[in-house]
Amino acid sequence: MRLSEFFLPVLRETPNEAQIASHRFMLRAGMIRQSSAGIYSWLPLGYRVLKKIEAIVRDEQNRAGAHEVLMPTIQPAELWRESGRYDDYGKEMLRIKDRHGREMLYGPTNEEQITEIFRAAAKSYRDVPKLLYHIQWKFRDEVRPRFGIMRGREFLMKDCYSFDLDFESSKRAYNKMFVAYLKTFERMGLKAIPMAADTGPIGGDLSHEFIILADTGESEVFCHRDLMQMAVPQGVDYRADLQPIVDEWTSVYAAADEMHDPATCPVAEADLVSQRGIEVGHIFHFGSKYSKPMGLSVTGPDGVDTDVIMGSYGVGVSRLVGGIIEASHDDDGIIWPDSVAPFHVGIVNLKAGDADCDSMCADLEQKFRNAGLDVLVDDTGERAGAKFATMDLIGLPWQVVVGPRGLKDGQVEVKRRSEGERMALTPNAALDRVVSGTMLDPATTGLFPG
RNA sequence: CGGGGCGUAGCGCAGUCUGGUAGCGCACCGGUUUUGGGAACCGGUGGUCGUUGGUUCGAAUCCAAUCGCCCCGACCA
Repeated sequence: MRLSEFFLPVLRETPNEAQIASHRFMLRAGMIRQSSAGIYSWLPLGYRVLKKIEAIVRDEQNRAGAHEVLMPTIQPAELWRESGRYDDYGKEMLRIKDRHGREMLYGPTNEEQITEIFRAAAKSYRDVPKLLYHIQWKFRDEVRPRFGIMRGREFLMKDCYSFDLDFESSKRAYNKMFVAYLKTFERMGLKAIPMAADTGPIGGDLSHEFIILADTGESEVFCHRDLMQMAVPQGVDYRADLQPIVDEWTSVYAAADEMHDPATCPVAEADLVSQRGIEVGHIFHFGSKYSKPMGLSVTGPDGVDTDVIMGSYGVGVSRLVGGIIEASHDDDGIIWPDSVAPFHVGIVNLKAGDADCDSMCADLEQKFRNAGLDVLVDDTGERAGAKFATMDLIGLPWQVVVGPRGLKDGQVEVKRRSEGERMALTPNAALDRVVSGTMLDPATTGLFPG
């Protein structure tokens, strides 16, 4: 991709409304633009990241055995009357009327919708267990949207729903999602802490929040230091018993500040870690909360009808874009993890128009692309300083600087964004260094061909 | 929903107190010299000062209403 042909409206100065790092950098790097309070447009750079995060979330859901559907953003009020939430949900729900005066709403979540779909299809105990998810825009009319994309009113969420015959089976679904979440966040370069949580308005009695650690996070979490070291399981067989993994992760103390009481905390002070974090996922087991009022039951092997046991499992996909930036940036800009970087490498042509520089850049671009990397070539006429500043701002993991000075000695320069120093290498060595140093994620490579 | 703040050019701001018809930096356009960490100079383009109403000979400035946005708190993926 050539920068001269791309749409990357970077801002040199920070818009007045942006207070936190992720919001500032997302605006400055031309990733998003605000439409109204808590509602944003995604520009090409931001959209690439959003799509890559979505792809990783999707991949882990699929691995865990969930099946993707796509439900509408607009739902009929009757559905929500069935569950009793039409009145309970309050002003956060955006209610609208269609031309016939029929009451509709812009979905803040989809329990009712999925329950309706499933109850129409599932009649027998043989129809469960099932896991269905979708990745769809939600709208919650927050009183106070803030922090840019982190707490918008419109946001992209992955929500998965489980359907089981009994608690034991439902617990297995819960465990699948628990483990899938550990893996999802790790793939994005994040340290996520699962924490026992209040069940909130969705209700139920088994619930965990997943908090990613970031110094600028909005809530404080306390946990045993062992949790920081704990390794995310690799090569998980989702058909196997996952209870030991969940037990391992939940046996260690972790609590949000409202749940944490220093007086009763079982962890010795020396072992207690206090960190700021951002909630990016939440899983609930809620039993028959929706199936019972909405009449979702199946006939058991004994011929007796029984309420289907459900759970729901959310990931804030758009919030993760901000969350990753909060967890990974410096004064100059964003530092993307390889898996979600909008481009893996940025080639800076210091003298666009110079035949040698141009052809070296074109050659490198082609070779990087052949290796499966996404490449952005700055072929604009900007001055060197401005190009470097832009590259640092948009945070591509690698920068390759091609200039007449280096080319004279047959060299280009390679900079790892996270480390900062530049090293002079031959073009082939640079290629090697970058390609071998990039962890390509199977779910996000090739997502943006060309 | 309680408390606070702000709306003046694409972005950052001054001007408002004390009314006299809008300015600075960056960006943008043209030119010259430059060119390896956000160049310098010269010359330009761009704003019904959020909106509506009022006071006044005259309103960015005073008054009223209204809309929008941000921050702190309570609430949330």
